Amino acid sequence: MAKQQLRPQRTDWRRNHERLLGVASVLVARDGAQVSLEKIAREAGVGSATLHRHFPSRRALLEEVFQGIVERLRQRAGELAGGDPRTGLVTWLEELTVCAANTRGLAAWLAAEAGDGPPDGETCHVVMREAAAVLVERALSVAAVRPGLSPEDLLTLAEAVSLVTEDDPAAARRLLHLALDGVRP
Amino acid sequence: MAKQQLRPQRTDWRRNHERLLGVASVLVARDGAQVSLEKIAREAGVGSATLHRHFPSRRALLEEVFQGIVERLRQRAGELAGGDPRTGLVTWLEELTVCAANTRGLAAWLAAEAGDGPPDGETCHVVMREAAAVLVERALSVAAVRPGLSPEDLLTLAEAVSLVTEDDPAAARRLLHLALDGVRP
DNA sequence: CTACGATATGGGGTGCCCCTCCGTTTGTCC
DNA sequence: GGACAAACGGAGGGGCACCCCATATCGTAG
Repeated sequence: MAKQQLRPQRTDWRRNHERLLGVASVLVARDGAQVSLEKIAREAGVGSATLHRHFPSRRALLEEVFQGIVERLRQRAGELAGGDPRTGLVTWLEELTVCAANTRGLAAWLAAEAGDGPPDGETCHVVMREAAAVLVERALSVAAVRPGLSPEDLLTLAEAVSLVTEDDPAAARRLLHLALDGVRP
Repeated sequence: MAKQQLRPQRTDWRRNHERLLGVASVLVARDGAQVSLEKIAREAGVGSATLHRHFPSRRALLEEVFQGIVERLRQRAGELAGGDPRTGLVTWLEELTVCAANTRGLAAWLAAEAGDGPPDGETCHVVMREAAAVLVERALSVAAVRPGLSPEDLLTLAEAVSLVTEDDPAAARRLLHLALDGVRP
């Protein structure tokens, strides 16, 4: 999206790009999304200028770091769309929260991504919205959930739960079900 | 808590303390909880060393900044404990989320405060836990909510909603009620 | 195989930030 | 009004994000 493919990127460019992404994945998972960019560059064995050339903002870096995970969740939504609408939706939300609990920084990323930056159409944020929308529509169509339920709101809620229970999958599941079931007797 | 009252603090100490807190409130509300501490000191007309002497960590500063707001929420919980248990609980949670939506940084503070730092007993985090516990116990005692409902989990959920809807009171209310009602038809 | 131009790199500089040291000022008490 | 503790603030060390430009590397045309 940033580079036109007129000329394919040079091999050292590709090599450094992969190296940076790999290191970034590890360090973000270990230290959170606020890791020093210079530390990533140092660990990858490249100058900080190179990192900034490959990823003009922290945002761009995280976008690529989380892309793989988000892609898997999108595919999973596709699979679950074939089964029971209600359990499919719940299962997917569960997997989302567990996944976020195991991937430090992902929850904050999905929840906060809206707002700033260039609105290119395939951000992690957008991908998740679309995946959630499909499952919610299906559940709505067979009245498995309350009519009027907003996919956007439901996903935001699940992301909120993930955000606040980072690193604690058990709490994540508990809070998600609390939110899905409500507090009525 | 930090200073023994053997000798009352000097007047310039008190003056600077208040000035710093006032400026911090304004800047945190305007720029979020990540404001530069140096900017706060500069705006207050004191050296950065003075700020660090008054507040050894950002944590300590935010704790005092939010103390007033949290105190009001505590009192409000006390008032609401006199009325209908179910609406009291819901009303209080609503007021919490709206308050957080209007006070940038508060939600993150309440949600994230657990874990690190010295466990002195009167942090904002603890105050909120106690206030919520009273209201939930009352609601449980008249079966106004599902048995087994955990005050801790419910409050964490409300804080999660606040966290993810910062600056958008309408969305905050919507998500809170979604979570309280669940998704069933 | 070589030479050349486009592409990519990284050291070093700037500006901001957190935090601490230490010489100086200010308030308080007699 | 003087002495002493309390409080202050400038300056500096260490770190980070981001940018500039001289240098090195890749890919290819001859």
